[in-house]
Amino acid sequence: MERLGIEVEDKKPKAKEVGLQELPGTHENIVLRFAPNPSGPLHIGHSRAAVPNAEYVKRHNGKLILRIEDTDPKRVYEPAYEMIPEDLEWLGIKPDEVIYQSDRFEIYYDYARQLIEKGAAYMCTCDGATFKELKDNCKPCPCRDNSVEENLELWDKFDTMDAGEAVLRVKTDINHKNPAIRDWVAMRIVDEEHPRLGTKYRLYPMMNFSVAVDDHLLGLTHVLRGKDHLANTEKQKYLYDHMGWDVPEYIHYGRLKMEDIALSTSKAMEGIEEGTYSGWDDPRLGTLRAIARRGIDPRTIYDLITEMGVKMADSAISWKKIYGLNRNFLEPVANRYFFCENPQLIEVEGYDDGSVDIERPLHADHLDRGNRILPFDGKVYLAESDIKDGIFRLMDAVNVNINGEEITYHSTSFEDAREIKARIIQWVPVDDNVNVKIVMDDASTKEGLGEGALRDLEVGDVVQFERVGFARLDEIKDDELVFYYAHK
RNA sequence: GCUCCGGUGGUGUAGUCCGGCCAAUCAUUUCGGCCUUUCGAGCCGAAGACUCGGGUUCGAAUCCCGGCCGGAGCACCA
Repeated sequence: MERLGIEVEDKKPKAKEVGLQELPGTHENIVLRFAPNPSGPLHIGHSRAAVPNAEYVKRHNGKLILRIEDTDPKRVYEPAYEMIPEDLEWLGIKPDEVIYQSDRFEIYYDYARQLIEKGAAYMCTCDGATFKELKDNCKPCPCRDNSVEENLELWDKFDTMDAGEAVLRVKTDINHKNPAIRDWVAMRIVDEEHPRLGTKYRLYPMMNFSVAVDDHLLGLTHVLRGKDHLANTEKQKYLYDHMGWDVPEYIHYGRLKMEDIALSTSKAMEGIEEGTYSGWDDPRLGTLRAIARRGIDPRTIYDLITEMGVKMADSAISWKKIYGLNRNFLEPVANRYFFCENPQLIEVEGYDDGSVDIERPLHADHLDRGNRILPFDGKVYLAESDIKDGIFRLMDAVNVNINGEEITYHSTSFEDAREIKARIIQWVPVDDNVNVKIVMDDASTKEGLGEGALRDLEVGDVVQFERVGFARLDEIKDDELVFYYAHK
């Protein structure tokens, strides 16, 4: 009986526990965050960060914070404030709390001052090039020796200086073997209008500063981030040290490479503005909304990213894998229909059984869903590419012999078709059909006719056009149904 | 160039910390077969990998050293 219990338990969590390694550190009351820069909607690359955070929180019943990192007005795309939560919701991720860094400037100012008072930060009026020259040679810049009083005085007039005239630096180790770590910038002046703040502030925190302050203040227990932040983690640790804070558990994951599309948010935006792309959900883009529009189930992405886990090695995501996984979700739900691209009207010569109603199940494995009815009377549409010499079976109807322009009746039974190894092709009734357009993943289109039963569908339904592939109904027009193609 | 980090089938992973039970897991992919009916779905089966060279050891995917390859960072971006 013990054996029985174990077996049952082993089977349940199997699929979900795959990939994601156990979280280091505490598992009690964990607090994690997903912290995107609002420069556009979420890209598939963002799921690399969002999914593991959400999954860990789910497994350990912790708290997930969505923190919008909008501390660079030049890199804020206003609609992204709305789009990011929508995209997360699509992925099935519900943050427990949403924080905007642009609401927290006074907090950053407060901690900046504290650092200065502790002698852990200084106002630097060197120009960038000069500082870099000194820093690269392990030499402190003259400002580093300013007294706390001098620094406070400069800090107080910081707001009246010109952009570039001064910055606030956090002291690290001027001899650190990695030059990038040496005395990094915490605050700078930005004269740019912020979508949420307007021109209220001129003193902007640098990412390393606001992130460290917030990670601490928000009680983060673990910080999951890409390995491109490895050096930043080290920088931020100096700040924790200065403040006497406990560092969270840091976990770094490798880069996610996407086969084919390497489109950055900025490139996508450019393409949209130029009209190359129809919008953020253009099927060629790697945004979550584009993927969703094509009928990719969010669980496909969620499960795949979970399987990849948080290891440091880079990984490349392949469409084949996505399609393969997605097919598992779509296959049982997608009902089957006939579609003929570039339909050609043909008449089966010698057919004289009159008009019959052909019934086919919506799904061969789920007969309870009922049948579609396709009236057949010897005149049908066939896909242009299916009209080739030979004997074919018009699925569920009759077998025909195609010889050039001539299409003649051969037989009716399926057994006859098998015997002569006739291929089966789909057809569309002359009397009951609907215009169909399928937008492919490269934005090209297939136009043709589909069977009349397609009129029962609603936007968002995913179907399988037999021998064509899975597609999601995107729009119902007066005289046409527009589908977006997913995959075979 | 400097600093740091990686390298298991085509792709994504398990195993690496605590060497043997790994002639290496699972998924996807590809191929083959099956199917009273999708030449493109489904079902079944098969194929396919420890980056290389040394070393330690009775024994190494696992530990050590070196090479090769790949990636990231080196901003008043995040």
